[in-house]
Amino acid sequence: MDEPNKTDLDEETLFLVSQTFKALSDPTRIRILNLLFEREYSVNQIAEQLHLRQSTVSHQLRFLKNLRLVKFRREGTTIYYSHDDEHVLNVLHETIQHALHQ
Amino acid sequence: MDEPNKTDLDEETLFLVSQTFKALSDPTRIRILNLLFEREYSVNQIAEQLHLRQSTVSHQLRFLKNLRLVKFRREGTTIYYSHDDEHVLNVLHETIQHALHQ
DNA sequence: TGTGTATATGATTATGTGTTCATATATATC
DNA sequence: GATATATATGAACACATAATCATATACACA
Repeated sequence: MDEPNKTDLDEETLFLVSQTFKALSDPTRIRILNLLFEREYSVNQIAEQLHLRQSTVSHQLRFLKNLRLVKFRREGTTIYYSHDDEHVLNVLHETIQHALHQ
Repeated sequence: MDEPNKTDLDEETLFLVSQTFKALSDPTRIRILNLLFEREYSVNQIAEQLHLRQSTVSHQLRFLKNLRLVKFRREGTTIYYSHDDEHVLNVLHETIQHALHQ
């Protein structure tokens, strides 16, 4: 009962897993998430730090927000983004460390 | 000395990490790798089991082979594929389990 | 209400990706 | 060598994706 359908996966699981990894498959999104390991950042701070356009950052944050990989809080006109998924971000962190030390 | 450059990643690491996750971001590749958790399979066996064209499977296996996520052995004209990367495949397995039990 | 600043969004464009068909290559057997 | 079977490859196509520009929205404050 723990692992239904050993030889193939149902469509919902497949979609969820592929979407999760797709989020982590783009260099820009990886850089953003890696930056957020440290602390929360505003959209403009991310753009400055990583030398990206504001709209690029905003588009990617929307992507990550939709997948609930980041959350945000508002302070005046500034919006601060931070992490929001233990499992996925552990996976990313481990894989980055694995790559750094390979 | 363990984590150089806290706020941004070097290009090589970024490429390796993004490629790794790209491999896991396609439903067909996930299905193939998930199948190979069980045991080794030939190209045609994979195609039959997952209802995919032989050429589709072959193309995707080449992709996975280039990233050293699968290895193969020949037996006559048949080529059997199996897993070849502990870390990445653990990551995949964990994430599938996480999705299945969410 | 008007101005300034931060962020979000829509359209466009260039590039990347996955599947398919047709065919090539490789091995085994007659 | 000819044939059969298993796998690999190349080209073409449809579709997805990321970055960019221009502009819209949201909020703060005079």
